[in-house]
Amino acid sequence: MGFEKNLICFDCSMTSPVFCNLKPNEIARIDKNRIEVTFNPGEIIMKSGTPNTHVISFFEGLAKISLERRGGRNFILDFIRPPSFFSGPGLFIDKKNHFTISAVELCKLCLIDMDTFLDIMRENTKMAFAFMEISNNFILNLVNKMESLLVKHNYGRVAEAMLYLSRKIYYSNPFKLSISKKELSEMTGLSKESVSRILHEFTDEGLIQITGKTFHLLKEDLLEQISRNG
Amino acid sequence: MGFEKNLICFDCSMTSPVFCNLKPNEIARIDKNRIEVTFNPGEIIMKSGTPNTHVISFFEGLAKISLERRGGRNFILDFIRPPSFFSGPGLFIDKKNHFTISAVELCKLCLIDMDTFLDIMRENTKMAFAFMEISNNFILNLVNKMESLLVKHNYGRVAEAMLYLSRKIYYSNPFKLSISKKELSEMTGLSKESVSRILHEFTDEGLIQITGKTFHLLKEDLLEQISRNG
DNA sequence: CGCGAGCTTGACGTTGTTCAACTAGAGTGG
DNA sequence: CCACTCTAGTTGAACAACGTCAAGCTCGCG
Repeated sequence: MGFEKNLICFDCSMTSPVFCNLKPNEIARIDKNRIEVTFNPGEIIMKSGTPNTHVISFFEGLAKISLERRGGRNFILDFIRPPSFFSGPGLFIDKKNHFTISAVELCKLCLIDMDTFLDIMRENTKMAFAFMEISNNFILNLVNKMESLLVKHNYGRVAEAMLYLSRKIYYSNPFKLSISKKELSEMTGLSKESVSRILHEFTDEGLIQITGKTFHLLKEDLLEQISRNG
Repeated sequence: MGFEKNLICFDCSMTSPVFCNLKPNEIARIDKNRIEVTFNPGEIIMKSGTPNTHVISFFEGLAKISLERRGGRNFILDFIRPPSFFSGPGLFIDKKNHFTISAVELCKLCLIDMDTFLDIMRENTKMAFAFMEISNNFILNLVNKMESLLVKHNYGRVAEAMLYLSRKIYYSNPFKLSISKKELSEMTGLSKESVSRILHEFTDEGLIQITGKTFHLLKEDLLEQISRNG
């Protein structure tokens, strides 16, 4: 029993974009102030509205960052695939979490004490710059999502989601979907019924093939065209 | 003639959220590497897609940050009122501008060389932290816009825009609108016709009063309710 | 006085949501 | 081993929200 530490900080420091800039003594400080946790699929890792006391270093699994909306219809801003780092934007403002992060597949991660993290960042400029880079990437991703919501319709958004899942989440073309259809709808900002209908049409037209949970994108070029043009 | 320098860096350093943390020698470095420019209403300050070589310190005027969309229908992410600072999110990624910034009212601002800015930030942690705070505020603003696009309809968005203009841009209740109706539609993500129709309805119902370019919000509490509920 | 840009208004069509009924599959208990 | 239920997903029909198109208006300006 008890709270074990199975992960080695040094391993993360090799792969993580933020921690690769740390000196040994800084790694040691982080090691002292981290908590290792495992989350089962569906479990909430960080709840929107609660105090933002830790940053997260993802080691394994798949998680989603989502915006809570009225009536249980959330919106998924992004997925997280390790090695990866997350820190909420409330960090410097109101010290609250503005998103809800939850596990999609089994997640192993470390929660790192915010004050320790900030202290180290104050001393280590390289890490601070890496942090800013991640922040800015997040902004660009948000802007991208926003453009989708503004210009793309039904078909474009579903096509975009298919390509995104294949290329950025599952890294393979026939891929086994670990998220639900409801989550697909929350990715695209559509109703689950609309997603269902469009996937059906895409199948009819031979763009994709769905067998059980396995998706096969047959005509990526056409999907890309649909994604671009709306 | 020539390119004059009328502004005093020290003045900005008193008010600007980023530059208030600078030491005298750092202010001097910035002073050597800045360009003072005036933009007329409608002029583009930074064009999306061009290289991102400078950060902007706004001294006077009103500018808008917008996303370019197909068919000339842009989307306004935010307005900028001095004293204020802007740096594009491409800074650490692809060194390009991802937004178009243009003057709405006559703008006076300084363009500060990016390398100088980064050098100083590398040495001055306080400025780096102030920069991160601004970055995070931008994220929160984006997320807010996103939520509006996702859950609010017509009426809610226009009500929100009215309140925003009064409280965050013009700082007064009967306010004289310096932006066009088209820009109002680009703020809300609606067509200009829809905005027109809704403003008409709001007037009919006694929520607002419009005389020429002057807007008077008569029932702020009701507008707020509409903004919240859809 | 007449022109043109910006704005308004109305009619119409499209898009996508909602509601409701239905289906399939997984898990449960008799 | 078979009904039973529960959840996730599908399908269809009706409706509402908004954008589009087109015509008309207003006001500033030459």
